[in-house]
Amino acid sequence: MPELIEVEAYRRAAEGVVGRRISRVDATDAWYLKGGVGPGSLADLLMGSVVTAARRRGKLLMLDLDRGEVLGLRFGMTGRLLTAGPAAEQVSASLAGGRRGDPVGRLLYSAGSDDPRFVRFALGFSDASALWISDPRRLGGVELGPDEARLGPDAATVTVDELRGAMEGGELPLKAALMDQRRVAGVGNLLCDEILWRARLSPLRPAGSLDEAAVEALGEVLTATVADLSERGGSHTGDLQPSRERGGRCPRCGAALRRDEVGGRTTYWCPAEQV
DNA sequence: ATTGTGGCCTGCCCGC
DNA sequence: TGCGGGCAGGCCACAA
Repeated sequence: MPELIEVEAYRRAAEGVVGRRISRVDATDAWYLKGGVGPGSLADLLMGSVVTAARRRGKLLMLDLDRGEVLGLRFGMTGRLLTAGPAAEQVSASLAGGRRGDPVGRLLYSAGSDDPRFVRFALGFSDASALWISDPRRLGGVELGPDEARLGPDAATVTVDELRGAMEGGELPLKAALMDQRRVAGVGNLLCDEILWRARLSPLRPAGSLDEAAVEALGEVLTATVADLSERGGSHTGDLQPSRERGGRCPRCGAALRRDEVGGRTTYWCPAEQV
């Protein structure tokens, strides 16, 4: 996915439909609907509702509806939120240089997602604006009443106290802890490698081994990195990113980067600096 | 209970 | 040039 940074851009795009009434629901891809709700019943529930807020927690985007329901949108690795009509005007106004209706621009690993056959879910509104998810790999999903309590504090605003709690857990590798959405919500693979590289912390190190000073330092790097990469324009704009390939070298010290699998994800890190 | 694996899909890039 | 395998920003349901 889209990590927290991209989903935040989607959230801003979705603010364009706040106050609009849903007049069309295209949820024909039953596989994309999670939580046991079917296409027909979901359409019945949503039709006529007004979106009252667009919220985000981690990588989960939520549309609050005036009848009390919450519509949760997840994007997997290749999902994108697109908008058209009055909503798109607001998006292009708020994101300089962004293409109309496309808040993030070309997404890594998701080329070709403009293809209409990749549209997995769409909402139409009474003012003729629209919002839809394009997701070639179908890794995302739409859910009614997502369980927000299963997500930890948002990584963009996590406090040191919260992070200290999230890092409890003995031998669990630091990277696995940071990417566990129940502990901290929003950190994906690229962002995680960048944060640990900036913090000079090994991804393999047990999360529980961080002392108070290390937790504080990690918290500062974490929030600063999210802010920095948000400003640059995405999770893939980190300083480590160009070196995240076989044979890559540390941008700071030039040491050969290690490529390991940690927490089930490919991890690049500098064995000379990250301890 | 935790940890590992497969699955969902498409597209790109590499090596043969 | 063509083709096949590996790999990709996520996360869920299973099995062990």
